[in-house]
Amino acid sequence: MSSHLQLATGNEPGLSRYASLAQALRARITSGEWTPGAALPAENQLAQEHGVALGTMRRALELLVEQGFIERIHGRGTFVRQGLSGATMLRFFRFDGGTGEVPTSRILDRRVLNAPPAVARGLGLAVGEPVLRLHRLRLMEGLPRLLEELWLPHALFAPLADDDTAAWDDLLYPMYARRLQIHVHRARDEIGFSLLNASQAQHLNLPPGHPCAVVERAAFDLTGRCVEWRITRGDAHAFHYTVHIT
Amino acid sequence: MSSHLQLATGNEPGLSRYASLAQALRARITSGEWTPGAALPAENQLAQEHGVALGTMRRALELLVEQGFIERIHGRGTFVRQGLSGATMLRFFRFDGGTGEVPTSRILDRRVLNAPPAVARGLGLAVGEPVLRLHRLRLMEGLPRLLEELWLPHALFAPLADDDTAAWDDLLYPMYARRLQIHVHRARDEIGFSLLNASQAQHLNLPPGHPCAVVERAAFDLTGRCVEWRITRGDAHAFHYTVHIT
DNA sequence: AAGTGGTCTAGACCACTCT
DNA sequence: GAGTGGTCTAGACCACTTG
Repeated sequence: MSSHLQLATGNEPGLSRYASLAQALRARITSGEWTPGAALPAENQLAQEHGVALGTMRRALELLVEQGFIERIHGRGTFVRQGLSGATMLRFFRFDGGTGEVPTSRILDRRVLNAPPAVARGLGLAVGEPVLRLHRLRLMEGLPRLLEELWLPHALFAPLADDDTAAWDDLLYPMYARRLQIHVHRARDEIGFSLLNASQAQHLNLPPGHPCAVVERAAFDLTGRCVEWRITRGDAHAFHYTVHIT
Repeated sequence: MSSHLQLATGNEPGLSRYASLAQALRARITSGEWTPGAALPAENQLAQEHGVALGTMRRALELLVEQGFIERIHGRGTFVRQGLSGATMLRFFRFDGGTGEVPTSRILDRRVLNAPPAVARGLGLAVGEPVLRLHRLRLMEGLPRLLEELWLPHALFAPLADDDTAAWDDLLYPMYARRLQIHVHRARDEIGFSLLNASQAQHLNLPPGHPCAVVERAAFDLTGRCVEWRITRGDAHAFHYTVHIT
């Protein structure tokens, strides 16, 4: 009776027990068994279900917390994470006056197009698949500050192709979640620099050729699928960002 | 015999046992008892010394790993972390040609000055204290790419005020560690955009008024003391940086 | 072979939240 | 008070590194 389990490798090859447990739980989340906002079973029940000690299950859940899949609240429970918190573009820009408040949003253009190669690559679609393209201006205290170009897979965002854009929220991600059950879980922002062309400059009330910061964002849902591809431009002189290295 | 210890609060008020253990160990590191590169005692010995269970001590050590103070290597031991790994300025710039290699460094100017207010604030010194100011050009494949202005507390860096700068290393942090036992443990980089003045432009072979990315760095040692304040400028069109949000 | 950190267990008790 | 996650313990065994 010396052994029947308890190897560093559990059921998976080359993975610790808690790592493969985390993998299994992650699959139950991405498969939709537990949806964003929903509670997972209590840790001791999960441990019992999987036939592991409580400590091992806690290790697995810790991993999922690190990876941003779940959130644990002392006394309340364990929940699938809802959405991104700190994804605002304003953490890249500092405009005098408007501090803190949400910029108002104006949709300048909306159309359904066939995905050009660069966009298709970004969104993980085939070239030519239908996509929804938005041009959007964001204003603070009435002044135009950020100009955005967004590309969305039409298959997922069809309801946004026909309605009244004036009624849209100023923040898109909460609207995606509310109206389409699309939860942005992770994003990658690539920061670069460029000069405004004539049209961009006009929208931002700046002279053509004015330097601008460019943020290219790819946003992903829980399953790792890219759900939005966005380019944001704003006055380079308003750009600032702080990185901590350890 | 129901109790004599084992409260969530150990010896410190409002802190868990492992958190106050971590605090105590951190103090032994920052006080210099264990210096960068040195090995800590084995975890079971530490646990015994502090009269806690092994698991509790492991929790404390995990915290110190997260905070960047120590590094644990399976089978070898636990060590005070040496220096920063990913602090290179090149993670902010992409120049064609030179990929990966370390830029060569040329000291353009070196002098001892009295700290102006802005620098004194950055370095945590009193206004007027002596500081070493460097102007430094960094080249890749013979082309000037980055222009830097560095401010160092003279009290710590005196040996660098008189020697032959041509013999300096291309990378400063390893040189600080080797020659002065100053280990950069943490840094804060603030990114912005600006325009080159005439002198800066000349050094970088760019026209005056050309847009540039500006990185202001404050670098700290283990004790949290600011040991270097630096401004780096490079062609804005070569700037790029990627941020992941979760 | 000895010493190190990493994994896993089984169980007790504490702290927080909700009803 | 019942249910949740958080802390702590004591001990076994595994995996990696070095002599």
